[in-house]
Amino acid sequence: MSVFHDQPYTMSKNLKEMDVLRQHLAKHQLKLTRQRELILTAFLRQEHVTAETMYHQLAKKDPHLGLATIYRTLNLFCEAGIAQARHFGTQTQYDNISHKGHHDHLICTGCGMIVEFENCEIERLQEEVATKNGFVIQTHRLELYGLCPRCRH
Amino acid sequence: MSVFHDQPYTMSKNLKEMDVLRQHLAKHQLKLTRQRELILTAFLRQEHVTAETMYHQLAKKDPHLGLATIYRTLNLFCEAGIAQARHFGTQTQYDNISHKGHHDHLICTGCGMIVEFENCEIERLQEEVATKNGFVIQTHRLELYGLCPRCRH
DNA sequence: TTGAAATTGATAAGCCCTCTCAATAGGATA
DNA sequence: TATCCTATTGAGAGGGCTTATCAATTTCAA
Repeated sequence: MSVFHDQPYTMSKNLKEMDVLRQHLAKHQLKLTRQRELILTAFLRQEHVTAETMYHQLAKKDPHLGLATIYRTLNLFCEAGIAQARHFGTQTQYDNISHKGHHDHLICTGCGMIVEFENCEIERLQEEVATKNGFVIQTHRLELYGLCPRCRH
Repeated sequence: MSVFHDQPYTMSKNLKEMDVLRQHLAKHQLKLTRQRELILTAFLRQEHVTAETMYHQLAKKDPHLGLATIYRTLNLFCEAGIAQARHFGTQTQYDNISHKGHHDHLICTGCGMIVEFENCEIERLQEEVATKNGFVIQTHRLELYGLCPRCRH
């Protein structure tokens, strides 16, 4: 977002996720590379991206950065708990988890309008269901499809 | 000839969706074919399928039924509002909408295992959110992603 | 029954994503 | 700091799932 463009050095904002990544890398005997830092920094500036999008975005900063590296790195972020993959249409969206969990969607099947909402009670019940099944929730997706006021005529 | 002569007992169950399909076809100048009837009948007996699954299931009844036809027909069902496509992993799941609201999913991001669940309280809250926004819900999708007991180590 | 238009089946093509592998880079160790 | 083992990278090939193509067939209104 624009906040970041005004501040070229975003280290303080990124510190938390960078730390999570570092810990994950250490734990699995992986290495912190220039590419991984670059991709993480760019990734954290957005709520969700596709590999293709990042490929074009980063081409300016590093014209030789390969698409495969981006896929690999985004998948690494998922394993580290920084990102969440979501299959949407034919593509995979990688969501920034730190921005997540707070906007579910009401989608109008008539006109395609999307209304975002948040409901703590629903989230609490989700946790309950997960616990009952022995799961630990990382993220979720809730979409309600229906007709908006206007499309109901 | 018709699958209904072989299995008359499915007639009453399929009537509603078959009617929906007929109306959709009429509205768009499409035709009701033997294949579309066959695929709809098989589709309605299941909660969710992949094109590949149906291909194998139906190979017994019609060895010459093509995979492309199944994809085309399942997509047609989506347009007619009988099915709902859901991208999971690398494949597309086609859900039977008439079973809607009766199985949401807990999905393990470690091993891909899926646990189905149902929670009336969550559904009630969804209705509440929709009403508050002036929407009338037709269907919904709720997926909780996390680690299953085994993948938590 | 006829004929225009939709549909089908087989397969080629396309799209995303992952795998392969030689070259390069990270970082633990001395 | 230099060395060496291992992880990573980039480029392109490969692969799985889905859609497009097209001649032959089927549907259905007239």
